[in-house]
Parts: sequence; structure tokens; C-alpha cells
Amino acid sequence: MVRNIPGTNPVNNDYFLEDDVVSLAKGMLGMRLVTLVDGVLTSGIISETEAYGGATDKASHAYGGRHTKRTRIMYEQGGCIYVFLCYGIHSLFNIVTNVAGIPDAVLVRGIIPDEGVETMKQRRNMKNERLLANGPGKLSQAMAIHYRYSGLELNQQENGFKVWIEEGRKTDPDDIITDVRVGIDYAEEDALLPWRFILKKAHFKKK
DNA sequence: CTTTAGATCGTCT
DNA sequence: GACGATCTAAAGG
Repeated sequence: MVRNIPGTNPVNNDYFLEDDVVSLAKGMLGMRLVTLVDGVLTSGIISETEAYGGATDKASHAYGGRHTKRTRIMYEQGGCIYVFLCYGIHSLFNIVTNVAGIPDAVLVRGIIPDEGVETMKQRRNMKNERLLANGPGKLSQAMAIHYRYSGLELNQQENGFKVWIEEGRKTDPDDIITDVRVGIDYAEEDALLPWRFILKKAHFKKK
């Protein structure tokens, strides 16, 4: 497959073994998220992420070391994907981080569609490119990431499906907006943690 | 642009 | 039986 664009080197799964999930979430901005589904490639630049701090973060599904069938995957080693169903409708895509046993994860909340835009539009039955993948449920549908793939490793193919991360472009720290996480009112004081990261539009105008 | 209500089902209690 | 790490359409400004 010919992809004549820079920054398409895959990131090794080892990269996600780092123990600072906040730093990882920030660092993933500007990287490229790619899926290959039955030979069809789609990709986009990661524009929004949130860090979830394992067993000590009240917003995390694994808070207090909760160990259920669903959250089991969060305790795998970094580089696995954790995808769960939200509100009965949406698959939300996370990358598990840290070493095995520590349930940290980064939620990818938005991408700027790049390759395979027409495919994404068809999957979402939508024409407006700007609204195509600017939300966690939206990007999963656009990239055909389903919660049945939860537990799969990055770069590993299963049933014609594969997902991975590429280096993309370096991000200027000045281009990052930091904010509180969304939709976690139940997390009490941890709802105030500044663990949501957004790439400014300016990032995409630079050369 | 903003607000609001309704959809929908796996997971956990 | 209750509840989401959300999205959309519709209606109003």
C-alpha cells in the first residue's frame, strides 16, 4: 500500500509501558491513529485525549482496583486496547498503558480525519468532515472500532481488523489546551484533575 | 450560536 | 433494576 505522507512509522507497543499516563496522553496529541479493516485503511491525527489513572482515579473504571470481566483488559500491559460500550450505543476507544497489573489508560476523544475520509463519511452516513470524528463515539464509528475488539493489541490483526498508532508530527507544547475531563461528575474531587488535552487548531496550520 | 430531551443496551449491583 | 468516559435532532436566539 502506497502512503506518500510523512510520519507514518508505527509506534512500538513498548512505548505504552511508560508509567506516567498523563504524559502519555499529552504526547499522543499529533500522532496518527490508523485502522485497517478488510484492506480498507483510514487514519486521522489525534486531536483530543484524556488520561485515566488506574486504581487511584475515581473517574476510572478500575478505581479501587475494581476487577470485572469488562475491566480485566485494563490490567494487561500497555499497548492493548480497551474499548467499552457507553450509553448503550457508543464504543469508546482507549489504549491501556503502564506495565501489567496497573490499569492506566488513555481515552482518545477526537481525531482530524485524514486518510480514507470517504469511507468514514459512509460509515457515519454524514457529509460534514469537520463533525466526522470530533468525539469519542464518533471516531470509533468512523474508524470501525467496535467494543468486540477490546483486548486486542495494537499492531495485531484479528478477523480482518487492525489498529495502530503512528508517530505523526511533533507537537508544540504551546499548541496544547489543558482542561478537566468530560462526563465524569461522579468522580468527586478527581473530576477536577486537568487530565484532558486538546490540540489547538493552530497546530494544523503550521509547516 | 445554545439548550434540551430522547435514544439504547451491556455491565455491574 | 439502574446507570453511563455520548450523540443527534429539533427548536429557539
